[in-house]
Parts: sequence; structure tokens; C-alpha cells
Amino acid sequence: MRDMHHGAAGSSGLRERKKRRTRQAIAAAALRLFAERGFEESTIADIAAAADVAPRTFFSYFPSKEDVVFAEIDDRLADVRERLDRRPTGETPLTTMRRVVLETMEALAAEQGDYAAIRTKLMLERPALQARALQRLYDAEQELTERLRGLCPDIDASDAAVVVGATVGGLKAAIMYCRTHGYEPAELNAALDRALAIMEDGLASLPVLTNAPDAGPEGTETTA
Amino acid sequence: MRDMHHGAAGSSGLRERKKRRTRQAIAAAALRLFAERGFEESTIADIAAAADVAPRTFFSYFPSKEDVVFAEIDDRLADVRERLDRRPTGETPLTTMRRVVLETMEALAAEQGDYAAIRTKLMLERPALQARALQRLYDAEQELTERLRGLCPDIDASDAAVVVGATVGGLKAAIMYCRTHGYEPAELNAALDRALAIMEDGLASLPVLTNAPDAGPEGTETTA
DNA sequence: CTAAAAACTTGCAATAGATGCAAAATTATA
DNA sequence: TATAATTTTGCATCTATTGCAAGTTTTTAG
Repeated sequence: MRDMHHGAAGSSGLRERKKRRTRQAIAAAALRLFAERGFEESTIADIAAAADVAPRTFFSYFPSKEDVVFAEIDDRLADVRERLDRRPTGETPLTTMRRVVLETMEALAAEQGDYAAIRTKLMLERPALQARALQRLYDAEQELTERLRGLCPDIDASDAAVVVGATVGGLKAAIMYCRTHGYEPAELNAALDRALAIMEDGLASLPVLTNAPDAGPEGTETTA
Repeated sequence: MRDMHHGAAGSSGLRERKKRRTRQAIAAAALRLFAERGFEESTIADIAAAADVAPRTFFSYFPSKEDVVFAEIDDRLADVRERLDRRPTGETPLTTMRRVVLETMEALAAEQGDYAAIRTKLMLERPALQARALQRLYDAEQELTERLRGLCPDIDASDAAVVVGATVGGLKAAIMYCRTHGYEPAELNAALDRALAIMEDGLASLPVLTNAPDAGPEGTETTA
């Protein structure tokens, strides 16, 4: 039931190639229209027309209008999963998370087109898209937690969730801060690095948050 | 322009009281229907009928069907803001956040009806509601960041965002973990306490995350 | 107390996202 | 090439959401 006699060799059949192309076409058309006219102002009908498919077909590729905005992200997530699997032994889990996150940010920055910029703009403007993005981030967080548990079988399940939640939450905050303040990629990298340092060393390591006004650079006197 | 001659004394005018009642009626009807038939299965028309208002009126009280689920939360948020303002001097910002969060969780647990349970169930089932909840949490995070900056004028703006993001992210993870694992309120409190401790001391303080397998309870050898 | 003003409710119509279904078209298999 | 499997499409439908204008209720002014 699965041997192909004559042609149709290589990676995949015509059917799959076509689907991939259609998916790309829809996503590209959508992003272009969103950038030109705005999200609300572009209807599914518009997108379908621009992608040269029937309106009904849109929903067999994306479950909702919001999801098409994140089409590229889904592709990128596959890379992240791969990178996490190719983890060099000897690296601590925290270091791995740091490395993968930074690499992913670079990959996103190097994206073709201005998709990243369009996505960012849309997300900051449309609450519905922001909500969707946050939910995707949460899903990713869940997956990361699973993986962390795989890497550290001894870690408490709840602790793993907290570690990942705090890390993702802190990085998210740093990224959003940079986005809303128009930071350059280099500055973003620095901010991410600093955020990770704060979280590894403990929030109490920031002297301004403690009661001792003249504590040295190390803050070991905070109560638990 | 504002002196009331005879009756209508007390806290507010008839108009305001009526609006509060209507809002409550709509929210109560909605939550009841959602619990009985489910979220998707209850239409705006159903809710309006149950609350004895016109369907059109629903939208002058709640911007969307999703928002009605969080009606109670909005009321609770006012309390949180108050509590944050009544902060005793001498308490560190981190301790304040801890205290307020724990108090709020208690208040939520002591809620009337089973609204909290219904909300939780709905949020875990309906992605749209989860997304909305996450977005609300993000908004709260932004507000918390503002307040933290007010409390610590010397803190770097980006650092403040990171601290709040990590804290909220870690607590969120702990809460969700407890929710999805059917924890009792007491266990939830313990989990929140532990989560806060981890974040204050630094993620690197968890020995399982470092490379030194036999490090003591203090982990000071982690690199930044 | 009464009339005008202000705020709220309601009904009606319209837009657009989303879904189910069955016919039509396309690709894969033998 | 005939047949099976999959995909695309058109159509009907449901429902959330919004704008608008008319109808009610509450407030304010006299």
C-alpha cells in the first residue's frame, strides 16, 4: 500500500507539496493584507481571494483568522524542538534554555519579509491577537516543562512548572519591554541576558528590592 | 447640581444600584448557564433571557461573551489595588507582592457560589477563555510593574518588568499546576510559598538544575 | 410637582467569522 | 484506466458583535 512505482520520487508527493504551497500562499496573502489594510479590515473572503482559494478553504488550513498570523511561528517551533533534542551533555538545563531561547530570537530576527515586524505590530494593536499569542506561549511553556522533567527526572513536578513559568514569564516581560520601547536586536539580546541572570541569581539579588539600603552587590540576608 | 432634596440617600442613586444589579444578574445567569449547558451551548440570547434583559443589552455590560466569565474577577481586582496601596512601610516590595497574592488567593477561595470552580473548569476547557484569562493576567502584570516602579524609583524599568514577569509567571505556573492536579487550597498555599521562595533565591538554587550533583543546600557556584 | 435633559434599554438590520454537509475536482493506487 | 482517497468548493446556517434610532426610566431644573 505504500510503494510508488514510477515517478513521484523524492521527499513527498504532489499532494503534500501543493498543500504546503497553499498554506504559504494563504499566510502570505493574509499578512500582506493585514499590513496594508489592517486585521479587522481584511475579511476571510479578501484573504481567500488574494490567495486564490475559496473562502471555505481557509478554514481547512487555519482554525481561525487569528491563527494565520502565527503560521510562521509554528514552523519555527519545530526548529526549537530539534535544538532542544540536540542538547550537548554537560550543559545545565538552565543554560540549555538560555541558549535555545537566544538562538530562536536570532532566527526570528533573521526572518524573511517583515513578517516578524508585522506580527509584532498586530499583536500590540489587536487584543485578540495578543491573547492568542499569550496562549501559544503558555502551550510552549507546558511543553518546555515536560522536557525539563525529562532532562531532570529528579526534579519535583511542581518545581519544574515554576522554574519554566518564571523563566518564560521573565523573558516574555523583557521581550515585550523591548518591543514596546523600540529596542534594536542587540539591545534585546542584552536585555534577555540580564533577565536570565536576575532569575538565576534570584529576584532578591536586586538590592533595590530589599530593605537593606546599603547592602553590597551580594544580597544574602533576605528572608524566605 | 448635586444636592438631593428628599429621599434617595445613602451610597448611590437608583440608577447606579440598578446597573449593579443588572450586571450581577447577567453574570449570574451566564455562569449558571455555562455550568449547566456549557459555554458554546449557551447563546447571548439565552443569557439575556435568563437575566431578563434584551440581547442587545448584554453588550452594554460586557464587551464580549468571554468577558462575562471574569465579571467577578474585575470586582476582586479593585480589592487588590486597595491592598497594594495600604502597604505597611518597612515591608520589602517582594514581601508585599507575596502577601497580596496570598491574600487574594484566599479571597478567591472564599468566593460565594461555585463561581471560582466554574471559571476554572471553563478556562481549562475553552481555549478562548484561557486566552482571555492570560491576557487579563498580562494586563495585571503591566499594572503591577507600574506599581513596583512607584515603590522603587531607583529600579531599572526593564528590571522591574522582568521581576514582575518572572514572579507572575512562576505563580501562574504553580496555580495552574495545582488546578490541573486537583489540589486543595491548603496545598495551593504551600505551592505558592515554595514558588516564591524559589524565585527569590534564584532558579539556580535548585541543585537538580546545576551540574554539581552533590552541591550543598546553597548553590553559589553557578555562573551568570 | 412638572417639563426638559441625560442615561439606559430595546428592536432592527447588517456584517463577518465559523461550521456542517454534499457535490465537484484532484491526486493516488492498483 | 478505473477506482479509492483526499481536497476543494459552494451553500446554508448559526451566532457573536456593532450601529442606529426609537422608546423608557432616572435625574435635574424650575
